[in-house]
Amino acid sequence: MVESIIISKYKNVFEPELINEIERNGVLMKIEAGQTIIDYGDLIRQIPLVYSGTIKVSRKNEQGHELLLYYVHSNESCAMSFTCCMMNRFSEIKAVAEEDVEIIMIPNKVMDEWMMKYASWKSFVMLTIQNRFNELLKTIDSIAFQKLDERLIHYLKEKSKTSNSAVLNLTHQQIADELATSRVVISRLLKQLENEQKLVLYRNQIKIFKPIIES
DNA sequence: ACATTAAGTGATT
DNA sequence: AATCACTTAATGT
Repeated sequence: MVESIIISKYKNVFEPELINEIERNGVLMKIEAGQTIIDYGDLIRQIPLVYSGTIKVSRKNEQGHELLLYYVHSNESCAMSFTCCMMNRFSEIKAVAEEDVEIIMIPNKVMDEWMMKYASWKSFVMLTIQNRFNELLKTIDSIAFQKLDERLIHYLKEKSKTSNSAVLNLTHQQIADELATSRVVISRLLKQLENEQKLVLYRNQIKIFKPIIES
């Protein structure tokens, strides 16, 4: 049972009856930063609705390298989970709590029902899928055209948005792992960005200047 | 002072 | 853009 806190967050998105349903069927879960929420091969039985915090979604390639796919921020949901759920498929992705998160878990059995019954649910689902699809398309063509510099900037922006700070505590190696490239390449690109006055580098730390966030 | 780990760099493919 | 080989700098013990 979910407390009425969700009313304030979703009253503009969902119709009142649907909010009641969410309260009746949803389970509020609190997950600590760093904990894995969904792993490869897990059967998805619930739809996560992120109430607060951020979830990091990544995928593993054939060589076992992990590649960051996208983040799910508060008030969003995971597009993969909708499709997995409806088809009863196993997870192709791994979801880790980037920071402490609160999630409302919706059991998948009520999904079909809500899709028919509530227009607002249907458009919410469609919208999250559409948004994610567009974002993935962007990522795909930046990979295809090997514009690693753009990916890196995008990554830094996302990180600072998530942590709500212009100072990121990351090593070059960590960044390289998430973008599935080598440390040397990241070091060089960061150095270049530093020369362009877009950021300053320290050991284990990067300070981003505003223009990079706005652009 | 020494070892360890992060970051910088030139050369090569 | 990736890899290698090496240097330099920062940090922990």
